[in-house]
Amino acid sequence: MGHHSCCNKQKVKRGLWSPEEDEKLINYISTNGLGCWSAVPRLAGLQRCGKSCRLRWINYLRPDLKRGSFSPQEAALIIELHRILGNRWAQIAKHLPGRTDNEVKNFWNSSIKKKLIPHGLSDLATFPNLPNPSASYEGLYSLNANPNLISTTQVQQDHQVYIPTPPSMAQVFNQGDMIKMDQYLNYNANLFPVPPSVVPSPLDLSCYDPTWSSLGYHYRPQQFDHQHVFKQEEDMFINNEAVANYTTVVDKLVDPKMATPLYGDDDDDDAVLPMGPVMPKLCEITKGNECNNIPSSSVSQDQVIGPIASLSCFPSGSYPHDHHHVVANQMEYFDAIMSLLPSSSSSSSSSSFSPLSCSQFGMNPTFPSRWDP
DNA sequence: AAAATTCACAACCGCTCGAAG
DNA sequence: CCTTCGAGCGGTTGTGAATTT
Repeated sequence: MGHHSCCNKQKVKRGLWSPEEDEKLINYISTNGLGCWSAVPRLAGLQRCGKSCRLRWINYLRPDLKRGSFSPQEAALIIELHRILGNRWAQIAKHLPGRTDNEVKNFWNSSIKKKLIPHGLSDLATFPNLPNPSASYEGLYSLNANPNLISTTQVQQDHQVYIPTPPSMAQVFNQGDMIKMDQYLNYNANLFPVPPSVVPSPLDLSCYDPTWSSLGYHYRPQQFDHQHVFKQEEDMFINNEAVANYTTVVDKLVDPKMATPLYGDDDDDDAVLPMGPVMPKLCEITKGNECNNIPSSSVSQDQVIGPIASLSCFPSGSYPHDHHHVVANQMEYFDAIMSLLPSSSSSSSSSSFSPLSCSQFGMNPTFPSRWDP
């Protein structure tokens, strides 16, 4: 079998990474930042191909990874996003702060998929057209009531569609246990044809890692390219008005201004209001490494939450302008957005969430897993 | 207790895309 | 244009731990 070109030039090690290799890679990136991956192995003194280094960093060593089990909320979001995006794991992962495409993909294949397959719903993204929309049964509502909200069905059909009213997300996931996750999955699987309609969650908006925020840091994603992300989606569905609507919604939620890198350029045109400590640089996290010339910047509170607050579900002034509150109640807002959907009498949106604990959204900043004692 | 099986997830592979020359 | 190269993505495989028989 052929190897990638960068792997052919020299004898490279493959397989699991050792702690020593991890340390080398961390030290190198801490000192030099992200650059040309093909040069990293040589410069870092690793017998690996650049591709392997990149993968190791992105999927495992990055300091902003959350790790740990997926919460039911995250699982629900993955399901919803998968309905829209299909197996575009990288796109899905972008909406799950601290999660990688690989992680999401693995989670889908190992946990979610097997729950859905028995019900024949494993491929929701390409689920065929709905049955006759005139079918009437309790708990149906029209998505057309809110043109900003779409479902997969709208992606596939350009006319009015009806879907079953889902139980409130808050109702289902209040306690965050997987039993309820199962109930949720079973509910959706049993309610032909599709799970609840899709609304981009406030989780989508987490262009900052919530854990950093909960710790009092403000994170500006390093390489979040909003324009690029949605350009790709628009290209893919260029003639699909429904998807255009979706991106419009997400555009509201993810302010392009936030695409300003965490480590901004030298221009002053992205100056923002200082808001407490900035997320520590990698070299500040990695013990014993010296910071170098990476300029940091902070992010204004309005930049982070402004787009969310502008949603109609938060009447003027009702959006809590407090980072900790925002993070602690993401699912509350998710549910609030869900409640925007015209709902039947059987659907309640009034239940409330317990604030998510730091541990629920906590990441494991240590270098993990197999090599842990 | 040992073997077999299942499971989660880390890592690899092949491919596409875009930029640069 | 064409070629080359690097980055990134999704599918697949490999590995080790956990569980079951």
